[in-house]
Amino acid sequence: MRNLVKAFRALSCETRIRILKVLLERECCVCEIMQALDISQSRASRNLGILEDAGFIKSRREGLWIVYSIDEQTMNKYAASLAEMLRGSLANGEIIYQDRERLSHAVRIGPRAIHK
Amino acid sequence: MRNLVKAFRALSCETRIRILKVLLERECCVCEIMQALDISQSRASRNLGILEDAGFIKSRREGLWIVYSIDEQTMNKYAASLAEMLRGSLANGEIIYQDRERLSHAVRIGPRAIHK
DNA sequence: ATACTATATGCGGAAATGTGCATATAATCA
DNA sequence: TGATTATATGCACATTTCCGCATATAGTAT
Repeated sequence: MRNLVKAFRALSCETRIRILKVLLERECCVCEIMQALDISQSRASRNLGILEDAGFIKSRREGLWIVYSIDEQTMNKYAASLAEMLRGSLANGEIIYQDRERLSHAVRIGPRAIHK
Repeated sequence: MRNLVKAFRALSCETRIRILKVLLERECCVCEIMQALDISQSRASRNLGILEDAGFIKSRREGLWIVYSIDEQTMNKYAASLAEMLRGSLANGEIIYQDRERLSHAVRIGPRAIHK
């Protein structure tokens, strides 16, 4: 029950749904999430933390960046189900589309390659 | 997106998950929900209202009672998916078990039959 | 070493949430 | 009619949430 409530709570906020939709497309560092959603750094970081705590995503350090990605082996089976459900949802959502657009732009010109 | 967030928000609270699990067993009036979960009347009523607003359940008057039940033809397709997911979840949850126990007791001795 | 970059986090404030208590509403009963 | 029962709702309050701002931390570059 704990896990279930936590999973639902994590998705009860539009920002986090948008983040998860982006990460379902592609793993990202924080600054890519910021650019994709056009939000502040602390906002991105905190919401990523909440999604991670709920078991939706995991993070690894890669040089200067922290890369977030879907946690396929999550301990929270509810998170797994819900992420899978989200995969097929909001296919024609305007915001989601814009996020994807901004993401590909960020990736194209991104600072990502500089330090690799 | 609106509907999606609303559906998740509705389930981001243990009380409402418990209510939904009870209603997945059996349609109930408010006083049966109160007894099943052992909560106050206003608490039951308000949380039922939130679930109804999110598209999970519907209500009809039946004499003196308002009977709540799963809304099978809900406009919110996300609510439908999530309710279906919940149907198979928490099968061995302690609280859910107790709620079910209290519910059957309430139904057995319930005032439900008086006015029918 | 210093400077720089990416990320996390403490703090404060505005808003939203969940609840109990009391009261309003509505249907039924006598 | 008035009394009773079931439910909804206004109000107040404590708690939580979400965010921005500023700062701390950690890795990298020079």
